[in-house]
Amino acid sequence: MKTKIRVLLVDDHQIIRDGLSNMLQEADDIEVCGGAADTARALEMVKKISPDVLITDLSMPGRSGIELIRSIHEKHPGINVLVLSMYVTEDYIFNALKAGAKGYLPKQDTTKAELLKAIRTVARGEEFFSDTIAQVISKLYSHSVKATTTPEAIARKASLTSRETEILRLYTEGLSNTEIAEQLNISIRTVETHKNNIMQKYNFKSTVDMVKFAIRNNLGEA
Amino acid sequence: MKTKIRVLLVDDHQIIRDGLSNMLQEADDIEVCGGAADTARALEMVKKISPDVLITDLSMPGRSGIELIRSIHEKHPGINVLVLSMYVTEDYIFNALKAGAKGYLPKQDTTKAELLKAIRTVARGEEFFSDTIAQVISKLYSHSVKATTTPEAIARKASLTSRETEILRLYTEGLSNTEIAEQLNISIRTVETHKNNIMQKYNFKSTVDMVKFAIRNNLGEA
DNA sequence: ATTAAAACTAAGGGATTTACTTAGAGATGT
DNA sequence: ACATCTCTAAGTAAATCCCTTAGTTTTAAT
Repeated sequence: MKTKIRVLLVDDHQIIRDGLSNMLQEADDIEVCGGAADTARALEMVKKISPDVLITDLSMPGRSGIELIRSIHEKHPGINVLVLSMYVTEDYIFNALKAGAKGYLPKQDTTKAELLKAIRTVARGEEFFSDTIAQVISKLYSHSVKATTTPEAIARKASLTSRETEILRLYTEGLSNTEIAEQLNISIRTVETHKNNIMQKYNFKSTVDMVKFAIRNNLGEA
Repeated sequence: MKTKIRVLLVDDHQIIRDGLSNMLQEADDIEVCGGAADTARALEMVKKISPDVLITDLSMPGRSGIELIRSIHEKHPGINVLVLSMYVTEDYIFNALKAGAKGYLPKQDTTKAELLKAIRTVARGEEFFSDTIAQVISKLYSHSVKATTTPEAIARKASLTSRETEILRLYTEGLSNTEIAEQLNISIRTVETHKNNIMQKYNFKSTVDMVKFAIRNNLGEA
């Protein structure tokens, strides 16, 4: 193997980037060509050094990892994205895949060997998922098959409008209905309606559930 | 230096343990003598191998890292605990110190060099804090100086009672006042009182703030 | 052992907010 | 042009908040 696989590491924790970097140095077919702590920096570096594989976390300051993946996928389709996240929930995995990620590994139980394998696999443009993730994905699929409505309908139903997203974000800030209404210059009742619609779309049974969901999906800070 | 500093790594992410382990191998005065993914395992290993330094994350499944630190500090006072956390908020730092941590490093901007320095420092029984953390700590102190009450009073004021913690956890589950009251077999008014006390202790301006705090402090799942 | 201080319990009562339903106006699309 | 989606909003009943007061029990201290 002549040319090494050039990897860019994106994670907001320096110590994790350093750790991974160290780890990957031992593989002689892989070369870490850079690291970034946030989405903006990552995009800059991608333009400059154009890596083969981008390994990224999902939860980061500023725009989320999902946005990063989407940008990369649109502007640099040749770069294969491998997600290394602490979250193994449906939302995260589903959104990462939808955004164009080629692989997904949990931080929890990914070994060095598995990481190397994953890098090599996605570098070839193939997909790689750990067992845990594969299980979640298959569950996602079986869900949409079982449902009476079409997958599109589910997607539509479960995706929020821009106004709803905006309001949801304000909820995660800890604002009350009244405060949100003031900020958006609309009636409290309208805010309430939007909230109800959000709750129904996702079958939340409480505001707290809604906020937790928003935090998991990077619509708000924990 | 004859005997190496024996380090036990506690973090629920295998890939991070591996990364740190790799990194520390390069220091010839430090030896990683084990790793654990949760509090229970960590305590087992501490008994068995009795390390010099325990490096731990704070957010972990099951009992929190804070509890781990407290146990170590009580049962094995000779073992110096170094916290490596993604959180740099007052609550976290304060509670870690109160539990007996000797050092605190943020995952965000800790370099390899700094980590090594921190390990060597706490191994001598001294304290080590990164600049960021030191700032937060000094702010904590200045706060308590300004306040009319004593530092102890503040500490007392800011720490929740077991009942309050229990109720806070139920809030993060998305339960309503009524549901919490039913589950604990107490009056709704009592639940309300506890909640008010929690909100006052931390000056939360909304339930959402309270729940976010609880999630940050691992009292509930995000 | 006596006292003081927290912790847990609970209620009153008015102000405010939220839950749930129903509904109209404007934009979008097919 | 017809259905659908989105954003808007109100009525009413139920829930929660806010602030205060207060009894009982547990815990810590002198």
